[in-house]
Amino acid sequence: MGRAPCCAKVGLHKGPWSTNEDKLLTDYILANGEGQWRSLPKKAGLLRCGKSCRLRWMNYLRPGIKRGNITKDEEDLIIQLQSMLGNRWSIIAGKLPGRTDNEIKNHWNTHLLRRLKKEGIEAPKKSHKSLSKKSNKEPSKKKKYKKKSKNDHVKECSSESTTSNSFGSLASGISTITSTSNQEQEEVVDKLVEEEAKTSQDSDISWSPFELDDLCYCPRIEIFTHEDRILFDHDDRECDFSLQEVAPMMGDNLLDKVYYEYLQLL
DNA sequence: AAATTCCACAACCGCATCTAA
DNA sequence: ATTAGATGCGGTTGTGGAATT
Repeated sequence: MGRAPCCAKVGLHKGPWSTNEDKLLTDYILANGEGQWRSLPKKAGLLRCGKSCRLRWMNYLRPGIKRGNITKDEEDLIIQLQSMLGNRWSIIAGKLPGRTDNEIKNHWNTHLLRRLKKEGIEAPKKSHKSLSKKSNKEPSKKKKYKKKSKNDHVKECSSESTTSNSFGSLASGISTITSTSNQEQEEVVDKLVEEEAKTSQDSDISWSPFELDDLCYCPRIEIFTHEDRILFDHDDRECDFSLQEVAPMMGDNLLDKVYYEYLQLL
């Protein structure tokens, strides 16, 4: 199915946003609320694509956005969530108040990935779902634009925080996961999804919470089929845990809770 | 001091998914 | 059930500024 461009590209501004554009967008959204991105630029008096407006609002103008100085705790959480969820930046961002998916993605690519490499750890590159959208794509031809000076941006958020997890221990945890488990997980999930499609049963398939054991997680597959809950360990052996039994195992660990919420969403 | 390289990050693009007619 | 349009997401690029040579 062919698709029209998200907006007419003729005569629209591109590149960095001016202060005036920011003000127009902010004023309009504060008065009328988010949404209707396609028609928003016209209504707000902006010569911008709706997608561009949305991106600018979500990543920059939206109230409550923290900028810069990602704390060690936040980094740790990003690393752990990424190891579990892959590059699902929007989900990860949802667990870091005030942070945007774009910022987390950038931080991952510029800081954390490099650190992992330094540690000799290969981080998982993709989400559990296949995300290879661009495998056969030609390199895009970008229009050049002038970047706004960094000094134009107000930097906030500075608090240094302490953390119980060293990068090394996190990294070793990730290593455990990525070296074997992710691939296994993907294979099993693929298998299960296939199975589900065949049987057309009304079942959900999702990842179970990880069991914390010195940051070496033991992922399990969890299958919900109507009222039955079955848990498999990483060797595909059935475990006799119910979700209710598993939940308390997670204790107070933030990551577990985050993951538990994620499961609920699935 | 000038040239070069590296880094951070805003913003773009294209595809996937959702939604409403 | 179909399909066009809207929205969301993740990968990638290009640029300015900082760091290094």
